[in-house]
Amino acid sequence: MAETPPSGESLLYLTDEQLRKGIEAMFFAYRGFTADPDRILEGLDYGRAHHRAIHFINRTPGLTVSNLLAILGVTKQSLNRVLRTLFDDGLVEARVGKTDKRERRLHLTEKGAGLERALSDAQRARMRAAYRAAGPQAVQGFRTVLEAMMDPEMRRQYLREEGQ
Amino acid sequence: MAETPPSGESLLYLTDEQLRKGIEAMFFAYRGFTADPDRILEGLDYGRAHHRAIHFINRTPGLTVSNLLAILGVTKQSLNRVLRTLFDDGLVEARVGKTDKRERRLHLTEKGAGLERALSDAQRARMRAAYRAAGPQAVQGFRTVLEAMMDPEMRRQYLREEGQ
DNA sequence: GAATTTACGTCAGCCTTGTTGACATTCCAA
DNA sequence: TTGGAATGTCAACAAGGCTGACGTAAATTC
Repeated sequence: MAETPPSGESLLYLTDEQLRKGIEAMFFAYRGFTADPDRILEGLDYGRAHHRAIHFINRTPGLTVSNLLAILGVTKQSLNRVLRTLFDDGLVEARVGKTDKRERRLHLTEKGAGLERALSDAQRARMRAAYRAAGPQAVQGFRTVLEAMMDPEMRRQYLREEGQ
Repeated sequence: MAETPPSGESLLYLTDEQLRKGIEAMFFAYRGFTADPDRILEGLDYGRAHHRAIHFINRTPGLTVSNLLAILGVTKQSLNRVLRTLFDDGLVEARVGKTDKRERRLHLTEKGAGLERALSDAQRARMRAAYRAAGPQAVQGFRTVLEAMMDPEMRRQYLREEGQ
Protein backbone atom coordinates (compact mmCIF):
# COMPACT_ATOMS: atom_id res chain seq x y z
CA MET A 1 0.00 0.00 0.00
CA ALA A 2 2.31 2.72 1.23
CA GLU A 3 5.43 3.29 -0.81
CA THR A 4 8.56 4.87 0.61
CA PRO A 5 8.18 8.48 -0.50
CA PRO A 6 10.76 9.85 -2.94
CA SER A 7 13.81 10.96 -1.05
CA GLY A 8 16.82 12.86 -2.24
CA GLU A 9 17.40 11.75 -5.80
CA SER A 10 14.14 10.68 -7.38
CA LEU A 11 12.98 7.26 -6.30
CA LEU A 12 9.88 7.61 -8.40
CA TYR A 13 10.95 4.58 -10.39
CA LEU A 14 10.19 2.44 -7.34
CA THR A 15 6.51 3.39 -7.19
CA ASP A 16 3.97 0.59 -6.98
CA GLU A 17 2.65 1.83 -10.28
CA GLN A 18 6.07 1.65 -11.90
CA LEU A 19 6.59 -1.82 -10.51
CA ARG A 20 3.23 -2.91 -11.87
CA LYS A 21 4.29 -1.68 -15.27
CA GLY A 22 7.47 -3.69 -14.98
CA ILE A 23 5.51 -6.79 -14.06
CA GLU A 24 3.27 -6.44 -17.07
CA ALA A 25 6.24 -5.75 -19.29
CA MET A 26 7.70 -9.09 -18.22
CA PHE A 27 4.43 -10.84 -18.90
CA PHE A 28 3.84 -9.42 -22.36
CA ALA A 29 7.46 -9.58 -23.43
CA TYR A 30 7.83 -13.20 -22.42
CA ARG A 31 4.99 -14.03 -24.72
CA GLY A 32 6.80 -12.42 -27.62
CA PHE A 33 10.00 -14.08 -26.55
CA THR A 34 8.57 -17.58 -26.93
CA ALA A 35 6.22 -16.93 -29.83
CA ASP A 36 8.60 -17.57 -32.72
CA PRO A 37 10.13 -20.85 -31.54
CA ASP A 38 6.67 -22.02 -30.52
CA ARG A 39 5.51 -21.54 -34.08
CA ILE A 40 8.35 -23.71 -35.36
CA LEU A 41 7.80 -26.36 -32.72
CA GLU A 42 4.12 -26.77 -33.41
CA GLY A 43 3.65 -29.18 -36.24
CA LEU A 44 6.81 -31.00 -35.34
CA ASP A 45 5.89 -33.11 -32.37
CA TYR A 46 7.77 -30.92 -29.93
CA GLY A 47 6.98 -28.29 -27.36
CA ARG A 48 8.76 -25.74 -25.26
CA ALA A 49 10.17 -28.39 -23.01
CA HIS A 50 12.04 -29.88 -25.95
CA HIS A 51 13.28 -26.48 -26.96
CA ARG A 52 14.70 -25.83 -23.52
CA ALA A 53 16.48 -29.16 -23.41
CA ILE A 54 17.93 -28.66 -26.87
CA HIS A 55 19.05 -25.15 -26.02
CA PHE A 56 21.02 -26.14 -22.96
CA ILE A 57 22.50 -29.26 -24.51
CA ASN A 58 23.74 -27.07 -27.31
CA ARG A 59 25.07 -24.49 -24.90
CA THR A 60 27.01 -27.03 -22.89
CA PRO A 61 27.69 -30.15 -24.95
CA GLY A 62 28.42 -33.14 -22.78
CA LEU A 63 26.45 -32.00 -19.79
CA THR A 64 24.93 -34.74 -17.68
CA VAL A 65 21.31 -35.45 -16.99
CA SER A 66 21.63 -34.11 -13.44
CA ASN A 67 23.19 -30.91 -14.74
CA LEU A 68 20.27 -30.43 -17.05
CA LEU A 69 17.83 -31.31 -14.30
CA ALA A 70 19.30 -28.60 -12.10
CA ILE A 71 19.19 -26.00 -14.85
CA LEU A 72 15.65 -26.72 -15.95
CA GLY A 73 14.27 -27.20 -12.47
CA VAL A 74 11.92 -30.05 -13.31
CA THR A 75 11.67 -33.62 -12.11
CA LYS A 76 13.69 -36.31 -13.77
CA GLN A 77 10.53 -38.10 -14.83
CA SER A 78 9.44 -35.00 -16.65
CA LEU A 79 12.79 -34.45 -18.27
CA ASN A 80 13.12 -38.08 -19.15
CA ARG A 81 9.93 -38.10 -21.13
CA VAL A 82 11.31 -35.26 -23.20
CA LEU A 83 14.79 -36.72 -23.58
CA ARG A 84 13.40 -40.06 -24.67
CA THR A 85 11.61 -38.56 -27.64
CA LEU A 86 14.73 -36.60 -28.53
CA PHE A 87 16.80 -39.80 -28.43
CA ASP A 88 14.21 -41.72 -30.41
CA ASP A 89 14.07 -39.06 -33.07
CA GLY A 90 17.83 -38.90 -33.26
CA LEU A 91 18.21 -35.30 -32.18
CA VAL A 92 20.20 -35.99 -29.06
CA GLU A 93 22.67 -38.70 -28.21
CA ALA A 94 24.02 -39.82 -24.87
CA ARG A 95 27.60 -40.93 -24.39
CA VAL A 96 28.63 -42.84 -21.32
CA GLY A 97 30.79 -40.76 -19.01
CA LYS A 98 34.55 -41.41 -19.23
CA THR A 99 35.46 -41.25 -15.58
CA ASP A 100 32.03 -41.98 -14.17
CA LYS A 101 30.23 -44.53 -16.27
CA ARG A 102 26.88 -43.88 -14.63
CA GLU A 103 26.70 -40.48 -16.24
CA ARG A 104 25.14 -39.93 -19.62
CA ARG A 105 26.77 -37.05 -21.36
CA LEU A 106 24.30 -35.35 -23.68
CA HIS A 107 25.14 -34.11 -27.16
CA LEU A 108 23.16 -32.86 -30.11
CA THR A 109 23.37 -34.88 -33.30
CA GLU A 110 23.68 -33.19 -36.66
CA LYS A 111 19.93 -33.28 -36.94
CA GLY A 112 19.52 -31.91 -33.44
CA ALA A 113 21.93 -29.10 -34.15
CA GLY A 114 19.86 -28.30 -37.21
CA LEU A 115 16.70 -27.85 -35.22
CA GLU A 116 18.58 -25.90 -32.58
CA ARG A 117 19.80 -23.49 -35.21
CA ALA A 118 16.32 -23.01 -36.62
CA LEU A 119 14.90 -22.32 -33.18
CA SER A 120 17.59 -20.01 -31.98
CA ASP A 121 17.75 -18.16 -35.27
CA ALA A 122 14.10 -17.34 -34.86
CA GLN A 123 14.48 -16.32 -31.26
CA ARG A 124 17.62 -14.33 -31.88
CA ALA A 125 16.02 -12.46 -34.74
CA ARG A 126 13.44 -10.99 -32.42
CA MET A 127 16.02 -10.35 -29.76
CA ARG A 128 18.30 -8.65 -32.23
CA ALA A 129 15.50 -6.41 -33.46
CA ALA A 130 14.62 -5.44 -29.91
CA TYR A 131 18.26 -4.83 -28.99
CA ARG A 132 18.87 -2.77 -32.07
CA ALA A 133 15.77 -0.69 -31.48
CA ALA A 134 16.65 -0.10 -27.85
CA GLY A 135 20.38 0.52 -28.18
CA PRO A 136 23.40 -0.68 -26.21
CA GLN A 137 22.70 1.40 -23.11
CA ALA A 138 19.21 -0.02 -22.76
CA VAL A 139 20.48 -3.53 -23.35
CA GLN A 140 22.95 -3.11 -20.55
CA GLY A 141 20.13 -2.07 -18.23
CA PHE A 142 17.94 -4.89 -19.43
CA ARG A 143 20.56 -7.45 -18.54
CA THR A 144 21.28 -5.84 -15.19
CA VAL A 145 17.67 -5.87 -14.06
CA LEU A 146 17.03 -9.41 -15.25
CA GLU A 147 20.09 -10.65 -13.46
CA ALA A 148 18.96 -9.00 -10.26
CA MET A 149 15.60 -10.66 -10.62
CA MET A 150 16.94 -14.20 -10.72
CA ASP A 151 17.09 -16.57 -7.80
CA PRO A 152 20.71 -16.79 -6.63
CA GLU A 153 20.97 -20.38 -7.77
CA MET A 154 19.76 -19.49 -11.24
CA ARG A 155 22.07 -16.53 -11.34
CA ARG A 156 24.95 -18.91 -10.83
CA GLN A 157 23.76 -21.02 -13.75
CA TYR A 158 23.44 -17.88 -15.80
CA LEU A 159 26.87 -16.53 -15.03
CA ARG A 160 28.77 -19.82 -15.13
CA GLU A 161 32.02 -19.56 -17.01
CA GLU A 162 32.28 -16.42 -19.11
CA GLY A 163 31.98 -13.33 -16.94
CA GLN A 164 29.73 -11.51 -19.33
CA MET B 1 25.91 -18.20 -38.41
CA ALA B 2 27.65 -15.06 -39.65
CA GLU B 3 26.93 -11.90 -37.72
CA THR B 4 27.22 -8.47 -39.23
CA PRO B 5 30.70 -7.44 -38.19
CA PRO B 6 31.03 -4.47 -35.84
CA SER B 7 30.92 -1.28 -37.86
CA GLY B 8 31.58 2.27 -36.82
CA GLU B 9 30.37 2.52 -33.21
CA SER B 10 30.56 -0.85 -31.53
CA LEU B 11 27.79 -3.22 -32.48
CA LEU B 12 29.32 -5.88 -30.32
CA TYR B 13 26.15 -5.99 -28.27
CA LEU B 14 24.40 -7.58 -31.24
CA THR B 15 26.68 -10.62 -31.36
CA ASP B 16 25.05 -14.04 -31.44
CA GLU B 17 26.78 -14.69 -28.16
CA GLN B 18 25.34 -11.56 -26.58
CA LEU B 19 21.91 -12.45 -27.89
CA ARG B 20 22.19 -15.93 -26.42
CA LYS B 21 23.00 -14.39 -23.09
CA GLY B 22 19.93 -12.22 -23.38
CA ILE B 23 17.80 -15.24 -24.17
CA GLU B 24 19.01 -17.09 -21.14
CA ALA B 25 18.58 -14.01 -18.99
CA MET B 26 14.92 -13.96 -19.99
CA PHE B 27 14.56 -17.63 -19.20
CA PHE B 28 16.15 -17.54 -15.78
CA ALA B 29 14.65 -14.22 -14.77
CA TYR B 30 11.15 -15.28 -15.69
CA ARG B 31 11.51 -18.14 -13.31
CA GLY B 32 12.36 -15.78 -10.50
CA PHE B 33 9.60 -13.48 -11.58
CA THR B 34 6.91 -16.13 -11.09
CA ALA B 35 8.44 -17.98 -8.16
CA ASP B 36 7.03 -15.93 -5.29
CA PRO B 37 3.38 -15.79 -6.40
CA ASP B 38 3.60 -19.47 -7.34
CA ARG B 39 4.54 -20.26 -3.78
CA ILE B 40 1.48 -18.43 -2.49
CA LEU B 41 -0.81 -20.00 -5.05
CA GLU B 42 0.20 -23.54 -4.31
CA GLY B 43 -1.80 -24.85 -1.39
CA LEU B 44 -4.70 -22.63 -2.29
CA ASP B 45 -6.32 -24.35 -5.23
CA TYR B 46 -5.05 -21.83 -7.72
CA GLY B 47 -2.36 -21.62 -10.33
CA ARG B 48 -0.70 -19.07 -12.53
CA ALA B 49 -3.76 -18.85 -14.73
CA HIS B 50 -5.78 -17.61 -11.79
CA HIS B 51 -3.11 -15.13 -10.89
CA ARG B 52 -3.11 -13.66 -14.37
CA ALA B 53 -6.89 -13.30 -14.42
CA ILE B 54 -6.90 -11.66 -11.00
CA HIS B 55 -4.10 -9.33 -11.96
CA PHE B 56 -5.82 -7.96 -15.02
CA ILE B 57 -9.25 -7.74 -13.40
CA ASN B 58 -7.64 -5.67 -10.69
CA ARG B 59 -5.81 -3.55 -13.20
CA THR B 60 -8.95 -2.76 -15.15
CA PRO B 61 -12.04 -3.27 -13.01
CA GLY B 62 -15.14 -3.78 -15.08
CA LEU B 63 -13.39 -5.24 -18.08
CA THR B 64 -15.42 -7.70 -20.10
CA VAL B 65 -14.71 -11.35 -20.68
CA SER B 66 -13.68 -10.64 -24.28
CA ASN B 67 -11.27 -7.97 -23.11
CA LEU B 68 -9.65 -10.41 -20.77
CA LEU B 69 -9.59 -13.07 -23.45
CA ALA B 70 -7.70 -10.73 -25.76
CA ILE B 71 -5.19 -9.78 -23.09
CA LEU B 72 -4.48 -13.29 -21.93
CA GLY B 73 -4.47 -14.83 -25.38
CA VAL B 74 -6.22 -18.05 -24.41
CA THR B 75 -9.44 -19.67 -25.50
CA LYS B 76 -12.69 -18.87 -23.78
CA GLN B 77 -13.02 -22.46 -22.64
CA SER B 78 -9.71 -22.20 -20.91
CA LEU B 79 -10.46 -18.86 -19.33
CA ASN B 80 -13.90 -19.98 -18.32
CA ARG B 81 -12.60 -22.86 -16.33
CA VAL B 82 -10.52 -20.41 -14.35
CA LEU B 83 -13.20 -17.75 -13.98
CA ARG B 84 -15.72 -20.29 -12.79
CA THR B 85 -13.60 -21.28 -9.83
CA LEU B 86 -12.99 -17.61 -9.04
CA PHE B 87 -16.73 -16.94 -9.08
CA ASP B 88 -17.49 -20.01 -7.01
CA ASP B 89 -14.91 -19.04 -4.42
CA GLY B 90 -16.20 -15.50 -4.31
CA LEU B 91 -13.03 -13.80 -5.48
CA VAL B 92 -14.49 -12.29 -8.63
CA GLU B 93 -17.97 -11.08 -9.42
CA ALA B 94 -19.60 -10.35 -12.76
CA ARG B 95 -22.01 -7.47 -13.24
CA VAL B 96 -24.27 -7.28 -16.26
CA GLY B 97 -23.20 -4.54 -18.64
CA LYS B 98 -25.21 -1.31 -18.45
CA THR B 99 -25.46 -0.47 -22.09
CA ASP B 100 -24.93 -3.97 -23.41
CA LYS B 101 -26.56 -6.56 -21.23
CA ARG B 102 -24.72 -9.43 -22.89
CA GLU B 103 -21.47 -8.30 -21.37
CA ARG B 104 -20.27 -9.47 -18.00
CA ARG B 105 -18.16 -6.86 -16.37
CA LEU B 106 -15.61 -8.42 -14.07
CA HIS B 107 -14.69 -7.08 -10.65
CA LEU B 108 -12.72 -8.35 -7.71
CA THR B 109 -14.59 -8.83 -4.47
CA GLU B 110 -13.07 -7.82 -1.16
CA LYS B 111 -11.71 -11.31 -0.83
CA GLY B 112 -10.36 -11.27 -4.37
CA ALA B 113 -8.67 -7.94 -3.75
CA GLY B 114 -7.08 -9.48 -0.69
CA LEU B 115 -5.50 -12.27 -2.66
CA GLU B 116 -4.48 -9.86 -5.37
CA ARG B 117 -2.66 -7.78 -2.83
CA ALA B 118 -0.86 -10.76 -1.39
CA LEU B 119 0.24 -11.89 -4.82
CA SER B 120 1.34 -8.55 -6.12
CA ASP B 121 3.04 -7.63 -2.88
CA ALA B 122 5.20 -10.71 -3.26
CA GLN B 123 5.91 -10.06 -6.89
CA ARG B 124 6.57 -6.39 -6.40
CA ALA B 125 8.95 -7.07 -3.54
CA ARG B 126 11.25 -8.96 -5.86
CA MET B 127 10.81 -6.41 -8.59
CA ARG B 128 11.56 -3.59 -6.21
CA ALA B 129 14.72 -5.28 -4.99
CA ALA B 130 15.87 -5.83 -8.56
CA TYR B 131 15.03 -2.26 -9.55
CA ARG B 132 16.77 -0.84 -6.55
CA ALA B 133 19.87 -2.92 -7.13
CA ALA B 134 19.99 -1.99 -10.79
CA GLY B 135 19.16 1.69 -10.58
CA PRO B 136 16.87 3.99 -12.57
CA GLN B 137 19.02 4.02 -15.71
CA ALA B 138 19.01 0.27 -15.94
CA VAL B 139 15.27 0.11 -15.27
CA GLN B 140 14.67 2.49 -18.12
CA GLY B 141 16.66 0.20 -20.42
CA PHE B 142 14.93 -2.87 -19.11
CA ARG B 143 11.53 -1.45 -19.96
CA THR B 144 12.68 -0.27 -23.36
CA VAL B 145 14.01 -3.64 -24.43
CA LEU B 146 11.01 -5.54 -23.13
CA GLU B 147 8.66 -3.24 -24.95
CA ALA B 148 10.56 -3.74 -28.17
CA MET B 149 10.32 -7.49 -27.69
CA MET B 150 6.53 -7.59 -27.53
CA ASP B 151 4.23 -8.42 -30.39
CA PRO B 152 2.63 -5.20 -31.62
CA GLU B 153 -0.77 -6.26 -30.38
CA MET B 154 0.56 -6.96 -26.92
CA ARG B 155 2.44 -3.68 -26.94
CA ARG B 156 -0.87 -1.94 -27.43
CA GLN B 157 -2.30 -3.76 -24.42
CA TYR B 158 0.76 -2.81 -22.47
CA LEU B 159 0.69 0.86 -23.33
CA ARG B 160 -3.06 1.40 -23.17
CA GLU B 161 -3.99 4.52 -21.31
CA GLU B 162 -1.15 5.99 -19.29
CA GLY B 163 1.75 6.87 -21.52
CA GLN B 164 4.35 5.53 -19.19
C1' DG C 1 -40.37 -7.64 -37.40
C1' DA C 2 -37.26 -11.17 -38.91
C1' DA C 3 -32.69 -12.58 -39.54
C1' DT C 4 -28.06 -12.27 -38.31
C1' DT C 5 -24.25 -11.35 -35.35
C1' DT C 6 -22.15 -10.83 -30.94
C1' DA C 7 -21.03 -12.08 -26.14
C1' DC C 8 -20.92 -15.53 -23.40
C1' DG C 9 -21.37 -20.33 -21.36
C1' DT C 10 -20.78 -25.30 -21.54
C1' DC C 11 -20.02 -30.25 -22.66
C1' DA C 12 -16.68 -33.52 -24.27
C1' DG C 13 -12.28 -34.92 -25.40
C1' DC C 14 -7.40 -34.31 -26.37
C1' DC C 15 -2.34 -32.88 -25.53
C1' DT C 16 1.80 -31.24 -23.12
C1' DT C 17 4.22 -30.80 -19.25
C1' DG C 18 4.46 -30.66 -14.76
C1' DT C 19 3.87 -33.59 -10.22
C1' DT C 20 4.49 -37.94 -6.60
C1' DG C 21 5.70 -42.46 -5.32
C1' DA C 22 7.94 -46.68 -5.93
C1' DC C 23 11.43 -49.58 -7.63
C1' DA C 24 15.66 -51.30 -10.42
C1' DT C 25 20.31 -50.86 -12.16
C1' DT C 26 24.89 -49.54 -12.34
C1' DC C 27 28.83 -47.91 -10.46
C1' DC C 28 31.75 -44.79 -7.45
C1' DA C 29 33.82 -44.23 -3.06
C1' DA C 30 34.63 -44.84 1.70
C1' DT D 1 31.54 -54.48 0.85
C1' DT D 2 28.27 -51.44 1.45
C1' DG D 3 25.98 -47.02 1.09
C1' DG D 4 24.81 -43.50 -1.82
C1' DA D 5 24.77 -41.21 -6.38
C1' DA D 6 23.26 -41.11 -11.28
C1' DT D 7 20.07 -42.75 -14.00
C1' DG D 8 15.79 -45.04 -16.02
C1' DT D 9 11.10 -46.47 -15.77
C1' DC D 10 6.23 -47.62 -14.55
C1' DA D 11 1.85 -45.76 -12.97
C1' DA D 12 -1.24 -42.30 -11.86
C1' DC D 13 -2.66 -37.70 -11.56
C1' DA D 14 -3.35 -32.42 -12.21
C1' DA D 15 -3.14 -27.90 -14.41
C1' DG D 16 -3.98 -25.55 -18.13
C1' DG D 17 -3.61 -25.20 -22.83
C1' DC D 18 -6.39 -26.72 -27.26
C1' DT D 19 -10.50 -27.94 -30.78
C1' DG D 20 -15.24 -28.75 -32.05
C1' DA D 21 -19.96 -28.34 -31.38
C1' DC D 22 -23.96 -26.47 -29.45
C1' DG D 23 -27.07 -23.18 -26.78
C1' DT D 24 -28.99 -18.72 -25.33
C1' DA D 25 -29.82 -13.99 -24.82
C1' DA D 26 -29.26 -9.55 -26.46
C1' DA D 27 -27.89 -6.27 -29.92
C1' DT D 28 -27.79 -4.98 -34.62
C1' DT D 29 -28.98 -4.97 -39.31
C1' DC D 30 -31.86 -5.56 -43.13
